[in-house]
Amino acid sequence: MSKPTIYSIAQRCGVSAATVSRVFNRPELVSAPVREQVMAAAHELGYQPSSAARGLVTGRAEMIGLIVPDITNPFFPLLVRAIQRSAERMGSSVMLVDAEESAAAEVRQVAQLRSRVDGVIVASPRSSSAALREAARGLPCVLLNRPLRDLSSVVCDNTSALFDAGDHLHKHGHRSFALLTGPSASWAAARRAQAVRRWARGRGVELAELGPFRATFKGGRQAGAALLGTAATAAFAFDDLTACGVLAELAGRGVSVPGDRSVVGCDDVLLARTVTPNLTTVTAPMEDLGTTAVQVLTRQIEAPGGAPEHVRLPGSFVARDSTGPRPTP
Amino acid sequence: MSKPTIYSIAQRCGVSAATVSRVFNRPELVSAPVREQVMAAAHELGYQPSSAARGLVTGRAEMIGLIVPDITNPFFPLLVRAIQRSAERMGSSVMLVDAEESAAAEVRQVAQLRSRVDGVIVASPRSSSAALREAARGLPCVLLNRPLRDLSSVVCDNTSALFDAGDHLHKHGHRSFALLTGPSASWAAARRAQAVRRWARGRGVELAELGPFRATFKGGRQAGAALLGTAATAAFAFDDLTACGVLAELAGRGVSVPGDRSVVGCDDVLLARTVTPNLTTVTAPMEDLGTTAVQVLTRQIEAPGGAPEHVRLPGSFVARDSTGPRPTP
DNA sequence: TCGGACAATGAAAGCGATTGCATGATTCTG
DNA sequence: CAGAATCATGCAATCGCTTTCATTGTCCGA
Repeated sequence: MSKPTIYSIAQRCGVSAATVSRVFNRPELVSAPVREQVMAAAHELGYQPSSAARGLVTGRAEMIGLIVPDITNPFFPLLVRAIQRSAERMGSSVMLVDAEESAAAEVRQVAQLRSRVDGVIVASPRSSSAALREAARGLPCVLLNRPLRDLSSVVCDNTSALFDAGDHLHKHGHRSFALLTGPSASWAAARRAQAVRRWARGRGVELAELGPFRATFKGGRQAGAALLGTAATAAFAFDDLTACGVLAELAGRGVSVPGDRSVVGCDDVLLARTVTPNLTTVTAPMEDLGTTAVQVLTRQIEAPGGAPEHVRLPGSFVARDSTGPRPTP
Repeated sequence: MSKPTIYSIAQRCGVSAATVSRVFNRPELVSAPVREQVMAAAHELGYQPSSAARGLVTGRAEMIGLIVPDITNPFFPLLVRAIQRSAERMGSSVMLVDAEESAAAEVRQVAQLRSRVDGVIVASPRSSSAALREAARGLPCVLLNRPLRDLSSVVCDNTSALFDAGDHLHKHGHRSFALLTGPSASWAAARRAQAVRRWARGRGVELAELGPFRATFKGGRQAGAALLGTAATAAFAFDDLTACGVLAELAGRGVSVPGDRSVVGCDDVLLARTVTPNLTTVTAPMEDLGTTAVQVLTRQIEAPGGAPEHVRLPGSFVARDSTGPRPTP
C-alpha cells in the first residue's frame, strides 16, 4: 500500500483521475453523488494531494519565504507570527530563514529559496541595495523596514511617534537629551535618528548624539555607560533591546530610572513590558506590518512585474514607567 | 523568455537534458568540458532547478516542518534557529508553523504540512497524545520536550540541574522553598515539578506548592504575589518568563531579590540575562536540542517505520544574581 | 421529433526534473 | 588486434497532478 494518488481514488470509485482532481479543485463541475463518493474514498484512504505535483503543473508553490536577520531579536517573533497568520489565510505556508546577521547569508538564502517559493518577504537591514536587487531579480519580493525604489516595501515610520515621545519628555521638564544611535547600516536607525534630530531642532533643545551602538543588550549597556558621561536627563534608545541594556547599566550603577534619567525605547517588544521599570516606547503595528507585507507580496505574485508598492505605517507612542519628570537638580 | 529549464540549457549546449541533470546531481559522470559548459550556461541563464519537479520524482521535499505553540515565547527563537541551521546543513529547509497555542491548530497544521514536508518536528506541550499520534501517522516525526512511547522524541531533562539549583540555595542557608508550577498539561512542567519535589524530599526541607500558573509574564506576576503569601525564602519558577514576572511583582512590592527572596528560573532565554537582577536559572542546551532533533528526524526519514528514538539532554545550572544567602530574620 | 445547449465525464498532453537502460566511442588486456 | 571493460551520453519512462478538448447523454424549445 503506497501513498494514495488521484488514480487510486479514481479506480476505487470507477471514475477517471480528472474527475477526482475536479472534485478538489472545481467541485461545482462534478455531480453531487460522484463528488461525495470521491470525497469519502479520499478521506478513507487518507489521501493528501502531492503539492510537488500540483506545484509542477500550476507553477505555484503556495509558499512564501521569510528572511529575517536574527530570529532571536525579540522584534521578529511577533512579525513572523503575523505574517504566518495572514499567509495561511491566503492559502500559503511560510518558509522561515534566519540569515544569522550575515548579509552574505541573506543573499545566498534568497537564491536558495527562489525555486521553492512564490515570493519572499525580506527583513534585511544589512544587505547592500545592489545585492538585494540582484537577489530579488525575477522573484516577487517585499522589503520590510527598508525602502528601495524599485522593490516593494512595507515600513514602519516612527517619526511622529518619536515627536510625541519628545514632547512627552519636554512636558516633563527635560531640556537636555541624548540620542543613542543604532547600527549605521540600518535604515530604521537612520530614520529614527533623523526624526529625533528634527524634533530636537524644532524644539530648540540640546541633543547629544552617542553611538552607534550594536542593537543588542550589550550594546545597550555600553550606551548606558556613555549616557552617564553626558548631562542629558533623557535618552532615546535605538530600540527596546538596547533600552533594556541602558536600564540594566544604569541600575547597576545605582542610577534610578525614571528618577534620575528617563529612557524611551522603540518597537514595544515583549521585553518592554517585562523589564523594570516598564519601558516607555513606540509601538510598531506588528500585526498590520505583517498582514500588509503579505498582501503586497500577493499582489506582486499575481501581477509579476507590476509597479512596486510602498506602504508606510505609523508607530504610536506609549508612555510607561521609564520616563518621568526631570530630576530637580 | 520564460524560466530556464534543463531543456533550455541542454539545447543551448547541444546535449541532452539527462546530461544537464547529471551535471548537477552526479557531476562525476559527466566529462569535464561538457560539465563546465553546462554550468556556465546554467549560470548565465540564471537557472534554478524546479524543486517541485525534482520533488515529484525523488519523492523528497527537502523540507522539514517545525511546529511551535507560540513563537513569541522566548524559548523558541533559539530553538528555531538551531533547527534551521542544522537542517540547512542537511540540505533541507524549514517550514515554520506557529500553532498559536491551540491544540486543534497543531493537529490541523500537521495535516496541512503532510504533503509538503519530509517530516516534522513538533514542540507541542498541549495536544493530546492520541491526537498527536494520529496526526503523525505515516509521517516521520520527532517530538520536542514531550516524550511519547511510539514517537521519537528529544527532551531536555533538567532534573539534575534542578538538584544543583536546590543545593545551591540550600548551601546559601535556605530551608523553606516554594515551587511555582507551570501549566498542568505541560510535560516539562510536570517533570520539573517532580524533580524539585524529589530534591526537597531528599533534603528534608519544606516545599510549598503554588499554582499552576500560566507560562507567561502575567502568570509570573500572579505567582510572585502568591509567593509572598508563604514563608518560603526561595522559589523555583516554572521557566524564565514566569520568573521574570515574579521578579517584577516582587520589585513592585518593594521586596528585594536576592535580598529578601531568591528566585531561580529555567531555560536561560535571552530574558534571563536582560532582566535585573540577572536570573539564576537552568540553561537548556538549545543548540544541541535542535541539532539532535534534526538528526533524529533525518534518520526517521531515511528509515521510515524504524524504531522511535528517545534522546534526553541534560540542562545545567547557572548561578547569577537572583539567588543569594537566606535573609537573616 | 429533432437539433442544439448544457452538464458530466474521460482521454491525453504536458509541467520539469530523475534515472535505468541502451548505445557508441575509447581504452585496456592478453 | 580482437574482444572486454569502461566511459560519456542519449532515449524514454516516470513521478502525481491540472487542464484542454472531445465525447456522451439529457433536456428543452420549436
